[in-house]
Amino acid sequence: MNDSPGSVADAVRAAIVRGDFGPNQRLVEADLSEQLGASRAAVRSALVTLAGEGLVERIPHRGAKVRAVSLAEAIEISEVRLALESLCAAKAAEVVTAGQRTELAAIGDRMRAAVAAGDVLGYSNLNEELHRRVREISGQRTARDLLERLRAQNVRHQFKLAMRPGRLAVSLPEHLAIVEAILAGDPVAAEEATRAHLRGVIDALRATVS
Amino acid sequence: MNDSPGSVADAVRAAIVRGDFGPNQRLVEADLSEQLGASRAAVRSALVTLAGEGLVERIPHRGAKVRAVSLAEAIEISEVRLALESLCAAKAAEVVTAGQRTELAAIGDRMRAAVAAGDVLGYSNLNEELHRRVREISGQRTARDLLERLRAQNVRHQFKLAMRPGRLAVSLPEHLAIVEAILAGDPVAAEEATRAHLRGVIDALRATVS
DNA sequence: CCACCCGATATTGGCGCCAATCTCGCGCGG
DNA sequence: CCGCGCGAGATTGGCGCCAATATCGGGTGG
Repeated sequence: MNDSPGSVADAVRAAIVRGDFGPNQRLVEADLSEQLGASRAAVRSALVTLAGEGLVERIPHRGAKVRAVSLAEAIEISEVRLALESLCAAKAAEVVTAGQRTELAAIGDRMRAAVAAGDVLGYSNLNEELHRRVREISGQRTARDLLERLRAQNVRHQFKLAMRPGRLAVSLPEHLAIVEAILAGDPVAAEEATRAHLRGVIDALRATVS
Repeated sequence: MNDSPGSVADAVRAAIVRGDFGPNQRLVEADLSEQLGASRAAVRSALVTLAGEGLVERIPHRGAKVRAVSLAEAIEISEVRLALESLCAAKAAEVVTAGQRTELAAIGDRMRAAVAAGDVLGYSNLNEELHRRVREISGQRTARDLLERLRAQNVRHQFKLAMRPGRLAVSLPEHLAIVEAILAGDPVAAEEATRAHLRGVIDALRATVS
């Protein structure tokens, strides 16, 4: 009722990212219309938007379903993330302010604490928070928007990866290296640390094949 | 009449890229509906799609207009292109087939001929064709789709850049270096040649400020 | 017994109307 | 003469209905 236009897209996107709607699940316009209390036209518009974001697939006269991203596609997405996040990290290292430095350092500390406590879920959230803050600090709006879309497509694989035993111990030092390089205001180190981190992610995804 | 669903988006996109619709031009749903012979709902859906692609801006209750991308945004887009096209070039060098090699070599030859003849327009088309083929050969669908969207946003700046006197002489050897590296099957050389080329593009865009 | 065809059902796509909202211009008052 | 408020026009947003199409099931014939 109090929905502003476009909020249906947000609601459905959140539901997909949250996992309420699983891969390949059909999204019937009438059902969503009732669940969200929105008109069918609004739902349709939202589905068009989400199709453009790569979160749902729409087949003419056959309806929409949430897109199931394959492992190969997850690797592709991670390759693009490597290229774009390293760019953002380098830019962030150049323009980071004092306040942002303390913020990043705090995230690093909380990551250490989460790993020490074995808090996988908390670490996963911090992981997302760190990457998001780096994107925002970089000021590269184009890259930021694209990366946010790719992240939404990849959350499921990302989450499965975080659940793998021993993953935290590998991931933590990589993230700390990124934080340290940005704190030092060293663009090339930040870029290389980010590249190394995402190479690790890609290798871990590849290892899933075997 | 014989429009398949989604073709309205293609028609409007083509019109924007072609320049029939200029930056900041208002896109009134009723007018487009009549021009294209499509229903207003179809036009609306197309505008939502194009808004997702960053080609038009939609403000609630205030209509849609074609997005005017600023010079700063054009530089951002080119930075992202640098990151993604270098990735595609490296991958293309790894998987290029014999048939694709001859095709790329032919494009290189035609570029040389166009520069020799002073054919700026023909060179601009070959430029687009070369970049597109490299993206396609790479097999990186995610990067390819993103790059195609970015290209559509940037055609105006790209075209203005191509018109600058002396630009061809600078651009040609950079493109030939990319072709040569891919023909040689050398991923790191292809990546570096592409980076160098797009650094040149970015520098040329920056020079527009002065 | 199996394969094919055909009809019932569910779902999307399209169209017209009406309400909500914004923009622009006119008139009023200071 | 200028600023402000208000109303008319234009445009988008939403809703209900109907047609077009795909899917699934049963029935029939070989």
